[in-house]
Amino acid sequence: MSIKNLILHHATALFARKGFKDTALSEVSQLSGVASGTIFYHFASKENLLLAILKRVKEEIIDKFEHYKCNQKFESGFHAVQGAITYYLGLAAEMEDEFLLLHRHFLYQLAEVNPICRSHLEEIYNCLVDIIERGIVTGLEDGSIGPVEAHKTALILFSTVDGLVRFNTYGLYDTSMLYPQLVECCERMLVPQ
Amino acid sequence: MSIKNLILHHATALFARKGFKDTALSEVSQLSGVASGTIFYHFASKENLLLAILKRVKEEIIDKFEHYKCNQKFESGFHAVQGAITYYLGLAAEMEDEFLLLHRHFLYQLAEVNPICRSHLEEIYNCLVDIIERGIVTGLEDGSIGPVEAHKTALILFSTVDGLVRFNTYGLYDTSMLYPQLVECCERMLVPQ
DNA sequence: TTTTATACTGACTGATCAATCAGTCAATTT
DNA sequence: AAATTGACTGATTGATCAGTCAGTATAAAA
Repeated sequence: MSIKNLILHHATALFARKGFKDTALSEVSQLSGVASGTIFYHFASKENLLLAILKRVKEEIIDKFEHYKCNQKFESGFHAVQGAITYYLGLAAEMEDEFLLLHRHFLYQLAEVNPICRSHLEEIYNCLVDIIERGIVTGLEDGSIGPVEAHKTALILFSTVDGLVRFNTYGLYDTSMLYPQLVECCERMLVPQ
Repeated sequence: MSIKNLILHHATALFARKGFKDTALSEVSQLSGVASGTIFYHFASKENLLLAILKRVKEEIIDKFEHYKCNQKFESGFHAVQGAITYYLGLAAEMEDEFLLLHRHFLYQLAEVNPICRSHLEEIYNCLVDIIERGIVTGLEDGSIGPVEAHKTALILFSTVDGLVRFNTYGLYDTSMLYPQLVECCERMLVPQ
């Protein structure tokens, strides 16, 4: 791995687990096996390093979902929604640090004053909500989903799924045992009776 | 207001809006109109101030929900769940700083090493989930709610509601327009067909 | 060979901030 | 009146840390 990627990798883990302010760049440089100055040579500032990380996370998530969309065929819109939610839960487990980072407040504080940060975050969320919404629209057409407002329902579903993932990271409850229940709830919410 | 409460008040707002590490106690003392040493006279350390705030937030939330439980009578279990969710959304708007604080990661990091912090957080969440769960149990008895697992469904519902509140604080979407939709989703999820 | 550019180093600086503590002041107590 | 206590002050300290910069090493270009 290139030194730049090595720094990005370790900084992602530390920012996600310890927070932005609580992570000293000296920790990042030590873990990466480089001098502290190297970080500034590549990223100019701590904030810039965070933006580089976010850009990378965005590209990785969008890329994964692109591949997912291409390779999946579902028998109905409802099954597409179910598949998207399951895939999201799997991705959150696979990319633990990245999703933990996305649940940190400092990103949203930065987004208030930094349009680049804001647009990265919006792209990530739009991608995630969009997949659910597409499934719902398909379901409305093929009759596998009852009469609901596609976009709003997608946001609520996303909020539920993302809420469970975040709940897990809080370490108070283990919500992974709720995943089967989640699929049931989703079914009752969407499938016409 | 006593000086101790004044400090607690301003520290709550600053910790919630700016974060723990990003808030200098000099800001708190300035806003409160006291010398910086006064904070240490009353709270001994910054971490201790945070714990005092959390204790207070816990007591306030539990107290409010106690009053709510006493003064509400619902025609069915389902309506009780609906009422609890609506009340929660109202409370989150009324106690904006406190709920923002509860969505901050530093509390959960502290909870990992500090059992007092952990028990405060657990009491708060148990209180919130419990009200929903009680409604579901009542609904299962009176038939207003279909066959679901009470506790797990309560956790999922809570995750949805809390997810929407947190989504709002992120400032990317305005989720308040989703609240009516939320009630609908809740109805489809719970009411037997 | 000399020059230039690129990648990297690590000691240093200046700023910030939690925490300390000797001291002030007013209110009780003796 | 004198002594004691509790509430509060704010200058100071020591530690931490983002960011700087003069310097080194290596490789490619002239």
